[in-house]
Amino acid sequence: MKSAAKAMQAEDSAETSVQLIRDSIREAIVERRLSPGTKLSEKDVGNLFSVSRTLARAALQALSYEGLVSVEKNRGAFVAYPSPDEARQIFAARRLVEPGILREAAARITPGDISQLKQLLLEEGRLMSERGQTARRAEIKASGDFHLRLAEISGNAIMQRFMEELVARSSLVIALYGQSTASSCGHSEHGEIITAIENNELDRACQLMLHHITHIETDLDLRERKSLGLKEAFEL
Amino acid sequence: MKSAAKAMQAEDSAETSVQLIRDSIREAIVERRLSPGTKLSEKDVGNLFSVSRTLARAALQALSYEGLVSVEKNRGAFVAYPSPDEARQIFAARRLVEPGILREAAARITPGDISQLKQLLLEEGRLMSERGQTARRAEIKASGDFHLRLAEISGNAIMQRFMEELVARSSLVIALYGQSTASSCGHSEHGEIITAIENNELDRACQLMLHHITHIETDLDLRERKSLGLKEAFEL
DNA sequence: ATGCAGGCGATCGTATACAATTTGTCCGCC
DNA sequence: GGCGGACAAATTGTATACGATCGCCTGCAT
Repeated sequence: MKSAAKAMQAEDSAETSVQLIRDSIREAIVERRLSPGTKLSEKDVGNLFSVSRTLARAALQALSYEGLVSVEKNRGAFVAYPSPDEARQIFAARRLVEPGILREAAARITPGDISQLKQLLLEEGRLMSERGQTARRAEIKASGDFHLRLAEISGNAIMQRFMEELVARSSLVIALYGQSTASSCGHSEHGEIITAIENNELDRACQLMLHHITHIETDLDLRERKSLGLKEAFEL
Repeated sequence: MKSAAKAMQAEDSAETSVQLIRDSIREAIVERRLSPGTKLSEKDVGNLFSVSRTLARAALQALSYEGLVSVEKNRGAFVAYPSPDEARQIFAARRLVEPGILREAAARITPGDISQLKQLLLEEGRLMSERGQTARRAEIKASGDFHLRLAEISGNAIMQRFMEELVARSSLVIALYGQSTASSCGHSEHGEIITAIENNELDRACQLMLHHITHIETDLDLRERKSLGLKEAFEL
């Protein structure tokens, strides 16, 4: 039912099961219904989706390639628990690629794309004002979708996939180290970026993007617990 | 702790089987011992490495995540056959990220790193003068290693992994569409980049890198077969 | 002779079974 | 009473088995 359910890969029956499981778990992680450190037993996952361990395992394996799940030999799979250093690398990577993506996107953007982005923004703002877990989760997703949509507009499928990974992992990091209740991105900054693109102020848009990413990162408390991480693995 | 990062995961025997298979096949693809379009049957792969289909399948799956192998439902796995458009996206991605990686690397580079890079260059040059398949393959690898090493120096494991994917896929593209016998990169350009880094001419180094990547891409013949691509998927 | 149909072989998709490793608990000994 | 070892339970690692799908080849009919 997702808006992104495009007709790109309509073919399904094959491998659809593991694809579905993978996407479901990823969504749960990104929306923070699954906390970092949570164990994802192959049997449990299989039972949950009514498939055998084989497919559950394949899905978990796939998620581990995206960095959302970490599998430890003979121990099982867990929702990834990114270290502060990993978190810094994720944001460094975003600072590195997002300006470039932005430039590419700006070169190809259509009026339709712009209005679509604005639509996304509106939705995001609406969710921001609402209360409740569901709204919060939708807001997280919407705020990530802004960056993802930009990558999509850039027309480079490879960068798009990479950004999907980065955004998903960012969500994990924010869940772990975020301080402010404003869970995700500064909403207004997205708007400013769009405006800058509209006005063909490319350099300014890139500056804003960099500032935006840094702004998210500075809201994190990365210096803290190194030894406490252990304890938190218990909480579910 | 940083140097321990590799030893941490590289070790042990768990999952080593599929890891080993994956790496072996990847190396074979990158060194062009396996041509694009070659079928990789699960059974054959399993027999080749003396494991069951389960592990062979896992390895092929992993390679498909990296874009080196394409799996078609109920058909099997094949060495990827990147389309011209895909090839362009790969190089666009490299142009997008490599300057950034270069800047990061330059900021952290040590004299030891530089001499190591030069060593790599020497090796590359030596292989270039030699003849024979083996030397050619080693040259391909060495030329890719230059870019990879830069990513490693940058200290960002995420970008490093991404670059590994891009370099590997580039090798596939060059195998498919490369024209000049000089299979990989212009060797001298690597040297110029190092020199620029040494002299702290960062902007110039980035320019050289961009030029270098573009240079590789212009050596390709991407315009050709658009409708023929279909047919070629059949072959073999 | 050619074209379609149906069976045959091979390969993939999924599930299950078995082996190996780890973890948790219990008992005995110091 | 605390520590150590051994057994037992659970979970993962790997292999095999079974069912489904696809490609091919043969055979019959036109």
